[in-house]
Amino acid sequence: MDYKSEIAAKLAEITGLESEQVYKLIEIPPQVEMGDFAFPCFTLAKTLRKAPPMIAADIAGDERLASLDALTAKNVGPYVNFFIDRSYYAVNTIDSILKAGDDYGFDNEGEGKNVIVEYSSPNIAKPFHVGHAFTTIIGNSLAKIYTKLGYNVIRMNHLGDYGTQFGKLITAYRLWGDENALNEDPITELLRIYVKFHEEEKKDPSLTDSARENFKKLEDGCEEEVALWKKFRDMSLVVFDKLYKRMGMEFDNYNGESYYAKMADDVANMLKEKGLLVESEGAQVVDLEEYGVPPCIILKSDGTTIYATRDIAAILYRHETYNFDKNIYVVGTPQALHFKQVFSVMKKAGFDYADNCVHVGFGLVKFKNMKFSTRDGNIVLLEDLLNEAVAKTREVIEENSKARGQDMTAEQIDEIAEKVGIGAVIYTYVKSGRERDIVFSWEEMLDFEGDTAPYLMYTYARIKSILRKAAEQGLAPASEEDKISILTSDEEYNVIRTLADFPDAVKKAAASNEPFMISRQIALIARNFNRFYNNSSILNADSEEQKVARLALCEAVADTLKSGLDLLGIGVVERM
RNA sequence: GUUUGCGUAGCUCAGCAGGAUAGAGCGUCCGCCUCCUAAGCGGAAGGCCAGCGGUUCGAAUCCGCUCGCGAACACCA
Repeated sequence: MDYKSEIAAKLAEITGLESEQVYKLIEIPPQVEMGDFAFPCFTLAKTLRKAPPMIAADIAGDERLASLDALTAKNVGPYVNFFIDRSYYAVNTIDSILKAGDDYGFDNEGEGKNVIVEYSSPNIAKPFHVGHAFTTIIGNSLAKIYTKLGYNVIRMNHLGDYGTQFGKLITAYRLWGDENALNEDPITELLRIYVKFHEEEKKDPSLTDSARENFKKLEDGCEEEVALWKKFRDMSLVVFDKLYKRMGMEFDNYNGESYYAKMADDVANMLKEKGLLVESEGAQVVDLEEYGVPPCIILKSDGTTIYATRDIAAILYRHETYNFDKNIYVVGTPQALHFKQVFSVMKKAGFDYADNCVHVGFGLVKFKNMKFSTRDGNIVLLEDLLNEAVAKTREVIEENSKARGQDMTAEQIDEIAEKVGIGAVIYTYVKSGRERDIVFSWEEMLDFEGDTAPYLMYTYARIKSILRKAAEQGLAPASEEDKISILTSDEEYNVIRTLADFPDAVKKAAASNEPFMISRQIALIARNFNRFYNNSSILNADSEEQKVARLALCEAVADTLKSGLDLLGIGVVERM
């Protein structure tokens, strides 16, 4: 049901403007009392040579508006305000939500289309810190959002598993590696010897040569070196997968840089054949002046490939394998230029699908007065953050549980704490526009009040509790139209309005690759619901009719919150 | 230096294909648990939307300049 286009069509008929133009002018009034849609008459003032308020009065008085279903028009100053019939609105939105359940917000706009989302992409043998969480969480959410809209999503983890650093690691491992420690805690051990390598390298330059040699052997496929590399890679993946599993996500493809490195030479040859390679300061580059970007290096002066070459190989591969409709890179904003160059090279080489590649950037995670640095060790591991959040959540639950006389078992508390704690962390990454930097603070990460995941999950759990009690009393949410139609109070209506906007928020989130469009919407729903909840009794409502109608509203809110939270990568709990 | 992003309440952020009194959350102050979970709700205080100029009937929103902060800018990824 699209009221806006109906209004636009009718206004077009009356004003003589194009329907599309009217559609764009229609806005949503800042106050509820002003109605649901508004048409400003300023633009008509010139052509009609009349004051806007007069035009508004004329339009509002036009009898052709009467044919609009469930809508009434009223002129207020220079605006024509439209009011949707609340009963009609309530029935429509709640009905469609209850039919969809927690699938609410789905759409089939993406049917038959493949979307690739590349995200997370950690470097193997390196610790997974709270900075990596940004791409991981945003990417996961985008994958879910596109899936909801009917797209076939391919989740790709473009692992950082290639480069001279692995030559260093091999050298370091042979000199100082501890097999037991490696098995115990692979990343920590690998990081230890990696840091040691850099320290020793300053004193003993021969280490550099050894590392270079080992990397060369690795590239040439020498058995021992490849076996070691593979071991590091596999062990890292086990650690990462544990983390991914804990956060409820999995990938379809782990092809890392090493995978595409094999194809990079072909890319260079292809570009050469097309006559796009130019020599510059010893390197082979593609000039991109016509795109307004600096040249892109394809072959370094020593003749080897570079990450841009591998990224181009990856695009070619992905197009061939998945024939993508969209190829999304969830990679930090500092790499914007790199992607612009890569996409431009593709474009210049005549691959039009370069236009379907998009870099979705995000901000930095940083400390207040300190830089984040793996080498200096001043990082916060994502795992530590999750543990901390879960532990604090458990404290809160235990406190509340005692105070409320609940009888939760230790297992139940653990399970709830895990979901709420992780949800709280995830939410801090998706509550604002993704290009904003996040200044890491424990205080904020562990804040469970206000605009946070626990607040949303709490709202959900409270509703579930009501629904359980209702069932015990033999009460079921209303499903009949005439029963739902009594939900017309201001507070009920406010909730319904925000519920109705949810599917649009999902589409906007996809169109702008911004998960926060969803977090913002469900936060609004929860706030409106909590206001209603605090002022109107549900199970103790005046009449049976009111009880079941409100129960239907409760269920609709629960479904929508669950749907929205899931799109962010956050689960729900039935009680907390 | 070049390119680019940002500057909205004490703090963290929405709003920016121009429109009706600039909105949330946190923090502060004041209230609300004999009734569905107070991780909740209500109220108050708090803003020359960085500054200046321009376009417009109308600008936080569009354009230009200035100031302040950050990022990227060739053989790392």
